[in-house]
Amino acid sequence: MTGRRRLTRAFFARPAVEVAPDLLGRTLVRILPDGRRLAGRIVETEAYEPGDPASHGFRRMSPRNATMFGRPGFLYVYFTYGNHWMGNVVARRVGEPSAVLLRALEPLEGTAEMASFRGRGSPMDLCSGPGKLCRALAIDRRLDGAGLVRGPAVWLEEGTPAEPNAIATTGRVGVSVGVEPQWRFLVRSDPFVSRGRPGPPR
DNA sequence: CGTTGGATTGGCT
DNA sequence: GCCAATCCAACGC
Repeated sequence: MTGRRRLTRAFFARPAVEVAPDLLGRTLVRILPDGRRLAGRIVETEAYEPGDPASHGFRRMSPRNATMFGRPGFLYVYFTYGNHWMGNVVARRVGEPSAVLLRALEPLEGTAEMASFRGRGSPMDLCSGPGKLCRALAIDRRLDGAGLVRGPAVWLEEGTPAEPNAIATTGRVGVSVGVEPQWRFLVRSDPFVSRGRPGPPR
């Protein structure tokens, strides 16, 4: 693909509401323990900011959410609904819990491995949801706190950023706490986005 | 220490 | 479209 350079610390050290749309069109790369490379184009994200009642960072720091409170440019991985891992990119700076949830990818490399991990073959059903893409890329607790800027296991490449007029926004999926801002970002009409319905409109 | 419900998914109606 | 599955962090007593 196009931009193969890694995104730098400065890219992540901004508010999540800026990082989230800027991640659309970028390439998420995952190197498996045996060296195989998996990759996908990001087509859907959500922002979680400090003071946000829907964010894990809204409460006090704990072993579970500690990564969110740390430096930007690291992966925050958590477990939910008894089955699913969620992958987030930490934004802003130390002490300002902020992250971008990776919600959907278009599979680009290693689709056979993804299909194997997912137990499904359809390209549009491999990474079209936050839990699905973590399963497809073998992302779990072991990658919580992984460095995206210099680390060997997972990172982001420049790719081809989505055109601003190709980006749609909605309320976040599964969020119904207080007034819900339009902090879900997706590539308009992209067939690889999740089927999750956004929360109540503002 | 017991209860509650979640940044979801997949299978069934 | 609807709903059960399944674990565990957070919170209340």
